[in-house]
Amino acid sequence: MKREDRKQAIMDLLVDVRAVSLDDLASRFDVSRMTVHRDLDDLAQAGLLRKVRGGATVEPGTQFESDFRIRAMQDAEAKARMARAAAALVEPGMTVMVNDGSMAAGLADALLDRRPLTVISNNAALIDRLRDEASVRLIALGGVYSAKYNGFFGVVTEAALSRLRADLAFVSTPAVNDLRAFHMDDEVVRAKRAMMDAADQRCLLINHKRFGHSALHALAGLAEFNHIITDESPPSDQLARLSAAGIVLTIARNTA
Amino acid sequence: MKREDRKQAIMDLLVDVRAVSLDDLASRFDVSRMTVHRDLDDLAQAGLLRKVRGGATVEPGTQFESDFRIRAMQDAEAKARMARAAAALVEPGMTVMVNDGSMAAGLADALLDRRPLTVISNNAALIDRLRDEASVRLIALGGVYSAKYNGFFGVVTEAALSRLRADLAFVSTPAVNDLRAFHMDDEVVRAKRAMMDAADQRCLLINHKRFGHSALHALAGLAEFNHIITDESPPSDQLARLSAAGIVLTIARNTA
DNA sequence: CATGAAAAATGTGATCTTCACATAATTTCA
DNA sequence: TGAAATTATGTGAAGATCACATTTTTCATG
Repeated sequence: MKREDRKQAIMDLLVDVRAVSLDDLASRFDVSRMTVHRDLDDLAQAGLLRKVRGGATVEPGTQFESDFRIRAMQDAEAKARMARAAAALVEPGMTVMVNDGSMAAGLADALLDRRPLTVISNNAALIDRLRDEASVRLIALGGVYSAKYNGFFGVVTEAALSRLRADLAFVSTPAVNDLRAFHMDDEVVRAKRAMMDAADQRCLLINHKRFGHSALHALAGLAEFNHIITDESPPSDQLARLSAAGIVLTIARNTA
Repeated sequence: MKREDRKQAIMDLLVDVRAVSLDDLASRFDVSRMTVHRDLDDLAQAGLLRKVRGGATVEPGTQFESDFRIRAMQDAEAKARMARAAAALVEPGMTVMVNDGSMAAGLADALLDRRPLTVISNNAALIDRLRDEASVRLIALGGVYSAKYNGFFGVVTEAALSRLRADLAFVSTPAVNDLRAFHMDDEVVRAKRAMMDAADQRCLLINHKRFGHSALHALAGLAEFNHIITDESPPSDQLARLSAAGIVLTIARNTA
């Protein structure tokens, strides 16, 4: 049994029983306690469970609220690649905006190599991450907190953006189709849109799997972005359409 | 040697050496490792040092940046009393604003008894504390992050407040004199002022020791507050002046 | 498709941390 | 002042973490 399978099996167990002991897991999967510790550390890091002395638990209700934690764990390696490619667009001294559910914290790490910077964001994970970095001027966009997206949204957010300006905005999207980016949530679209309007240049971050998907609310045409970064080459039919329209993708390759 | 003296001695050591080992501390003060663990836990909890395996360290620069952490630790018991008295003014369903350096987190805890609530704040500790509380609608005021005050300030903050309204605003101050509240920092005054203007009722929180102190920037006259909460009775000369002006103090007594 | 180097996963034992409980010191207050 | 309550401290068992050694997997390339 592979490591990721075992982690998934641990999570499957936890939805039923709410608490498991470390010894139980070790004998069930026939691995050492150390290995179980490491698995639980990973899962706890991702916010999917909480380590307690002798085992792990999930709080009731975590299933719903941890959407963004689950997303943060998925494709972590691809996200790190994209984050490095994104950070390469940034020069020290610039002002950048970041609006991103599941990639913000990773992008924050990558941006640290480009300090000093001014960073503007409505993402709680990024704000936590950069708060104590002395050489980053951090501007939070306020707003109503959304547990689903782990960020701040609403008129307060949009009004704050209307008063600010940045050199570059990093925007992500879960769906691109017909040369347009989409999002399922109205309020998120408005925040992303306001951020795009407040920046001189715009960079779109998108997982290659999301090409060819649509969602209810249109965010922007791909031509509005100065850079589009993805982790792998999209399906060839999608790629053909993009290049026919003159859209250039930056693919963040493995050994960057 | 008493416990608090020993903790102070540990901190004194750390300003010189930046790192100490647990065993060293245990033999130096002739106490068990367990006792040193507990001391370090307390100090780490207060943010004054960081426990590491086998000892503790202070990051360079922590001396400057941890102002708010030190303030948060001081008079913790009195602050908890004031927080309970403040929370007593709140009814479930209300919208309250909190602008507070060192008392915000404690006030957040006290407010949990009055859920459901809408809480508006520019304080990072409070935002962290309330983020995952399902029955609290949390609205963050954005702004430029200040490491000194552990909160967000500036035009973004003030603009957000101009769009919001609350039933009650909790405002604290480090100085009250001649029936007026003061603060040493211009930007903090503007945020507090904006918050007061955005609320129907205003409650001032002040440590009794701060009566009779002034600071550069005037915040407001005491008559502008509907409630003034303090932890103990101020000096009698101050008290006389206050009652002569018809100002009523709420004193949060020990056994509340 | 072999193969060998690099990366990832796992195990081991020493060391450190935490917990629960027992005991001692201190404070509180009638 | 003296008993009760609170706070501080010690002890040993059980758990967690770390560094390092070993095994397994991955993957580019001959």
